[in-house]
Amino acid sequence: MFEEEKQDIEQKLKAFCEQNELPFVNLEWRHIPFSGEWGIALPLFALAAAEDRSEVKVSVPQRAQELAEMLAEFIGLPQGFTRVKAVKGYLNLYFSTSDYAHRITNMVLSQGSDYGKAARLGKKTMVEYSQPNTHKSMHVGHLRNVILGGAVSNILEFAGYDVIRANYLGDIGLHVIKWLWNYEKYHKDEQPAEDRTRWMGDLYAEADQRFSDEPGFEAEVRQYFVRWDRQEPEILALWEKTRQWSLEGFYQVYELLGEQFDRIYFESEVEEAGKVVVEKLIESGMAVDGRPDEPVFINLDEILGTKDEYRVSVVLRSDGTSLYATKELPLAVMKFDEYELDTSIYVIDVRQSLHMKQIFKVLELMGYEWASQLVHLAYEVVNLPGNMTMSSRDGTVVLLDDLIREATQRALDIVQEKNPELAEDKKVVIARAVALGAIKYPMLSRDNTKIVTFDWETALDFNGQSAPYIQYAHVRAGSILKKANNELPKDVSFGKELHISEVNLIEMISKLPGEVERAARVYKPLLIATYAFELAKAFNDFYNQCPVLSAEADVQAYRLMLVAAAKQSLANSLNLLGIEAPDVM
RNA sequence: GCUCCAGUAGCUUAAUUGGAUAGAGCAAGGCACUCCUAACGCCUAGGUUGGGGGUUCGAGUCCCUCCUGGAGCACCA
Repeated sequence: MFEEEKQDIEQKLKAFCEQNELPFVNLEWRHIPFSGEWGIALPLFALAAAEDRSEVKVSVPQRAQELAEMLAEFIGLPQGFTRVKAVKGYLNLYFSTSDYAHRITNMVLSQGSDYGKAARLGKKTMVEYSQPNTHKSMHVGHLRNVILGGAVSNILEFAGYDVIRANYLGDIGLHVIKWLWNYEKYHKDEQPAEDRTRWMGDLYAEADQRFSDEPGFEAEVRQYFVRWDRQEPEILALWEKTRQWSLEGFYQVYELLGEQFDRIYFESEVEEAGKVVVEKLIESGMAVDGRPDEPVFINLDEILGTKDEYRVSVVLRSDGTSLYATKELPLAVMKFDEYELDTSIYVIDVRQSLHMKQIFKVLELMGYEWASQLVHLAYEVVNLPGNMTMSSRDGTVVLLDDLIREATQRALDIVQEKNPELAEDKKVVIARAVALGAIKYPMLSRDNTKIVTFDWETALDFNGQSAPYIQYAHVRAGSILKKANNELPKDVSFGKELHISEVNLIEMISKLPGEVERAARVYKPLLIATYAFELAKAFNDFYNQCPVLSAEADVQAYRLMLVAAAKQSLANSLNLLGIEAPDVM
């Protein structure tokens, strides 16, 4: 905005510098910290500092202020601004409040659910997230990944990227073999309980326990793995059947969370390709084949001449079975071949940073040009109070099902109390939307690099900085519009003297597109989560300060516009976070 | 030992990526319901941004160093 005006002023600045024999430096525009009116600011510290270096010693802040004052005098009042002022070394140019308000609300209302959305960039990016292991449970620790990946995908899409949402299921590997062998040995022909994910998870915990505690069990599992590798039909059949049990459970969870994937990769799908890649790596001399006693590995530090930076990557076990890295290499290639991607993002927790770094480096060394476009979006783990890690063995995991059920029940109690006349099924739908929002928000409202400590109290708190707070603002806005029969006046003008909370609300509404762009650039849903809360806060303040329905006709007219624009912005922000915006609650 | 991350109010945290007076929520104390949904709002209190140096007109943000906590470092993913 105001690009022409800025250029015009820059021209004048140049003339001003020449006229006063000042050195020329590049100055950057920024926004005036908002305090009731809008404007753009030009800091003059750089110019003052340049002068300080070249000539007489001056106090930079003082000189910057002098320059700002001189410049204010020099440029006069440019078109489109209401006043120009020198403040603390900045040249501030303020623009008309009512014009701006009018411009913003019209823009929001004409763009609707697309408000905040950027033009298409023509760039394809794949976001791989969730990556659950079959035959295990899904707990709150896994939730952060799904929610983060989903939100980042939404945000990138809104920022103009063509996004492909990918999932990569760990349907094979030692953990699966452990499960299968334990089933074969102790639970043969048992049918799963109704809650499949939980049942599978319980059996996994049992298998894992035996693996480390029961003498001989590990050896049996390893042997079973080799048999799996030989593709023995009974093992394959058992694997397919039990894998399906897991998948059914997962798809239920995704549906509940509102996640959908465009492409699901399976580890089993890339396992053979991985072994081919490993053979090539050995042939090319990059990988060292230490079999039968040692695994196949790549000594990256030795190849690159680095020290303790890339370490050693093991790409195939000594018994010839595949590892994580074995499968990751062909998968990356497959993704680029299949979709002609520009970038490929991996949402994986921070503990795998070294692994990701190694894989990216190996792909680079293999000569893939796109290797520089691989991004590991690392996030910290979810812990329990007292810095406890969730562990199925210790029985400390918080299962998704339990959490959602409990949160929904609490939300339902409140809906019951506030809206007893609603239909029962509608109450449940609302309660679920509120509960899921409450669960998702704390995982999105802190930085990716921060550990999230899960505790029931926070997860079930529907007050303060939380999704229900934001949803509630949306409901209130909708309620006003409903009482006005959902009719909006046509093109009204805003009053010259707006209330401070109206001005603040307009300011927050106007920030959405910029926040989307920022959030997409740094892969941080946190920015949208914070924004949504501040927008809701601004709306609640407006709601308390400025009556709409009882206001005089002309005031009511523009306030209705403002309410509608706020509601739209709230809905759009919540959608970006993967949180529903209910109409009643 | 090496590498990465975090350290901001009692607790959970934000800070437009180096800009103007470090903002919120929870918890605490006080106020406020004949008024569009009180899952709301207002006020009070709470800060040497882990310590110390440095760069800069300007540092929570960048550099160095130390302290504390966490994670990772050859066949689990």
